[in-house]
Parts: sequence; C-alpha cells; structure tokens
Amino acid sequence: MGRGKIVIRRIDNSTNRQVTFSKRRGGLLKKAKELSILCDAEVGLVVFSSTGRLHEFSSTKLSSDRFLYFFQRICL
Amino acid sequence: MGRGKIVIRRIDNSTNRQVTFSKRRGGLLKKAKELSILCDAEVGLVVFSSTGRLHEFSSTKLSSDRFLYFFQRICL
DNA sequence: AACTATTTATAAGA
DNA sequence: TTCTTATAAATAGTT
Repeated sequence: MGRGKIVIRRIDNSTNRQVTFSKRRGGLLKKAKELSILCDAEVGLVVFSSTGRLHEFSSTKLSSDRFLYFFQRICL
Repeated sequence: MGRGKIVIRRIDNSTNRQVTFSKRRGGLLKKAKELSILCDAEVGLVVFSSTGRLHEFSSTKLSSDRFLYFFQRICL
C-alpha cells in the first residue's frame, strides 16, 4: 500500500526501517484491536523492535492459562 | 475496506462473525510477518476465537525472557 | 469459496 | 519529522 509496491525483505536503510516500523506497528495494533472487538476474540500482540525495546502489547487481557499455552507454543 | 464502511463493534450474526474472523485473522498474521521481516523485529501474536480455540500464533520465536516480560505486562 | 467495489493502510514525496 | 497523497492492499457485501 503506497506510492510503490515493495518486496517483503529486511529494509537495509536504518532510517527507512525505523519509519516503516512506526507506521506498521500502529497499523498492526489497530487491526488487532478491531479483530478482538468485531469477532469477540482474545488477541495478544507483542512487538520488539530491532533495538530490543517493547513497543506495543495487546489491548486485551488474556487469561493466564491461555497465555501459558501460547508460551509453550512460541518458546518451548 | 470493502463494499461498505463498518463500525467497529461486535458482529451480532454468528455466521458473519465467523467469516470476518477468518478473513481478518489471516490478514493480521500476514501483517505481523511482514513487520518482523521488513523491520527486523520480533513479533508474537496470539488469537483466541470466541469459542476459545487458539487459531494462530507468531511466525517468530521469541526468547523466553522477552516473552515473560510480555506476560507480566499482559496478565499480571 | 470467489469476486469486486470500496475502504483502509501506507510508500514516497513535500 | 510531521503531513500529504497517490497507489497498493485488505476486506464487506455479494454471488
């Protein structure tokens, strides 16, 4: 979406990468919230930038047991 | 996006809600993957449907310490 | 499950 | 870097 079509690969230029990160991070959070509201779903979202900082998390409180199930799938 | 503009509120009709869930779940996962690739970011995404089933999770393996930090923010 | 009219997101540019 | 806008992409309603 935008003035030109892009290929999905790591953006080399760090300034451009930062700008794109800010824009798309916001868009992703918005869509996560919309999905949870429209469809009555629990949604958890975590985004760590390449510098290691946590920038966003979900709008929804997940139950601990569901989160731990997620943990097992993602980390173990 | 679509034939008409919608208001972001719970979709009452369960068939429509299921269809929208399937469409938007796919779109959200795609965008999560794109963000992680384009911006070299770690992204974790969990979506539980209203029936309680885990349908998606992130394309990225998060480190346990980052995940536990996320856990503290979301669940505690 | 496909289609397409429209809305929405966003890549470049100012 | 914040705002704008042309264009790509997602998707709501339809078949």
